Amino acid sequence: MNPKLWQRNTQQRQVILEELRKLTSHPTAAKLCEIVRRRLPNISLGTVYRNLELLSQLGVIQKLEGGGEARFDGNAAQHAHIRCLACGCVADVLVNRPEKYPLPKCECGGFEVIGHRWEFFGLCNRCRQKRNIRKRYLERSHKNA
Amino acid sequence: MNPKLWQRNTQQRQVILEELRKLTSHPTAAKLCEIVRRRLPNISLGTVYRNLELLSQLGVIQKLEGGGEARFDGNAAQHAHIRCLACGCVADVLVNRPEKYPLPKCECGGFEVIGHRWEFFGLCNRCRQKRNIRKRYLERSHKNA
DNA sequence: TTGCTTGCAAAGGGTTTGCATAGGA
DNA sequence: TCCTATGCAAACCCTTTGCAAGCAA
Repeated sequence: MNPKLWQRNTQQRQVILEELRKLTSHPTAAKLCEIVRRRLPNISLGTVYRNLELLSQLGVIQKLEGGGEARFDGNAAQHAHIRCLACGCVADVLVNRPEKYPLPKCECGGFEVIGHRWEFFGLCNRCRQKRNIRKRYLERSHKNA
Repeated sequence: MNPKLWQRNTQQRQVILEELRKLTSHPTAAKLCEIVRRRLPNISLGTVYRNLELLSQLGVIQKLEGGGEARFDGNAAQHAHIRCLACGCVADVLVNRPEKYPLPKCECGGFEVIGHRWEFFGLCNRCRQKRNIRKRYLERSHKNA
């Protein structure tokens, strides 16, 4: 990244980026603020929002919107994500043979296409287990009834 | 769609769905409420939100999140969308040779994949023209300065 | 010294929710 | 009649913003 793209290289901005890049959990702004506060106890949520917005505008990080709260990814490289419909958590998706999936030729009714995003949605491991436990419980109560 | 999936087939619900299906503009909840009020002047925004949420849960319509306000599409069939980064408007995308782009095999770290969404972003015709007008204006002022 | 950035807190704005009433089955 | 859905308005919650003070360059 080019440090000249912003005016001041503040400690807050550095720590926010460093901590985000350590994570693979695609945290929300609030969660990242909590983590950054271990190093900078006085940082405010507003500052975290301002910097995450700036960094994502610069293309240094990715902002993942949709499905509730925004989440952030310290890896700016183009890659797909999957979001859990139950708890909202986000994980990276490794597409097999991605060379088979170039940006398709498309008709976009006068739009100038700048980018694209491929998002999956489903149920994460933990939520699927919860659902199965619930199902088994309901089946059992039904039999006993 | 199966009317039994809900409990009451109210006039509000019918009109919301009818009006949404007439549109290709992917309206926001507020915009659709405005349109529905031509036929049901007393309908409340809360009712519109409740029904749009219900219908999208049932898979009768699509809810398009990300990039600000949610927008809704009366066409529930799987298809790609493009959103204008400047004004937020949404249009359908016609992917050429979609058979070349089946759901890819992927590793999703324990997720159960339920669906996917392919979203493009860019600038719509109108915003692009505005931008060009602005650019020409700035160039001209620069020359004159 | 300059003026961008921060912390704080309040405002904003889309969406959800509680409650009494209306109305579909 | 029964119980879901509505209208209204307040509450919610994530995010943005105004302002005085702080601090990088």
